[in-house]
Amino acid sequence: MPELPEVETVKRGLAPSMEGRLLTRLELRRPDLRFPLPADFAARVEGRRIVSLSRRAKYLLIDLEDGLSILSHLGMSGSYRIERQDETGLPGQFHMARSRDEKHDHVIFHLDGPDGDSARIIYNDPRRFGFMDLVERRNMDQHAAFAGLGPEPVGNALDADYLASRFKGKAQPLKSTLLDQRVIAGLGNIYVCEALWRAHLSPAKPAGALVSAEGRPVTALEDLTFAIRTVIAEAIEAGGSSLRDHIQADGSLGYFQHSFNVYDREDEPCRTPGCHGTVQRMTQAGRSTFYCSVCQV
DNA sequence: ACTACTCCCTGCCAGC
DNA sequence: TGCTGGCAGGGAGTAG
Repeated sequence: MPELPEVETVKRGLAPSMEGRLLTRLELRRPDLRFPLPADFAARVEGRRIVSLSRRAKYLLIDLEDGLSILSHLGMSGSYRIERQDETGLPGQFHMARSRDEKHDHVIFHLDGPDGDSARIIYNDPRRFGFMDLVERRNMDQHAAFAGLGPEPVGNALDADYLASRFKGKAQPLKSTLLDQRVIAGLGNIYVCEALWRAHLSPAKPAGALVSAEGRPVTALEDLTFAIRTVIAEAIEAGGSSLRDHIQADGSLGYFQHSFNVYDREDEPCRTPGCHGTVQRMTQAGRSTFYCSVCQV
């Protein structure tokens, strides 16, 4: 589920329940996720205060006092949910209904607030493609997860000139090039499909075809850059506006239904105004690509 | 250096 | 009703 906008929404949803609180206990219900959890994980973080939540690419960062951060990647199926202390104030009572796949609750953050109110933040991940690590913030860029990572799609670093420099000479299809986190950080299968649809570009087109002989971006690359930035910005906006309802629903964060224009719409009509095409599906690099063969060229 | 493919894990759904 | 195969929003590792 989680691409950059979903992780950003999770961060915003968790922040009010985590920032400023004391991490009293880290409950590890198994020794590993996708990879082994860091050595002495609980001992290194327990008793520290959470100063802020941040995000880089698809990584959620729980920044602790004293310069240490917990790095959390949600993989394909990771999600967080919040369990607050019961409003009645009974100690140890939580009003959340138990999730039916509680067996996949792998990591539980026990938090104390300034007024003694407590909360639990629960990481659930059925497929265990997610992982966590500990990193000193001053060494953040050297961490394997961040070394070589491309720019954020909504930051100032992403523009058509940058993409031209990365696309130049590439025979690789646009689809797999945009999925490469070293080119742009945070795009996943859904938003790559959506961005290419918006820019009316074929996912199979070689990335290098969007660069002139002089290394300059052609118009289509300007369009693609704009499409990437807007599709991500709008998804973050949509996630934010759905956040309140979503937490109210069941305390979970990270699963909210957006409406997509091409993703998972095989055989349905293309939504490009005036286009009478039908959404197609093909496999590229082992992943499904959804596109309109009429207006994406 | 590029590019393509496989695999990690569990759940779900369509089709038989 | 069960079973089976295919597929899932990520990314690391490996092999050409």
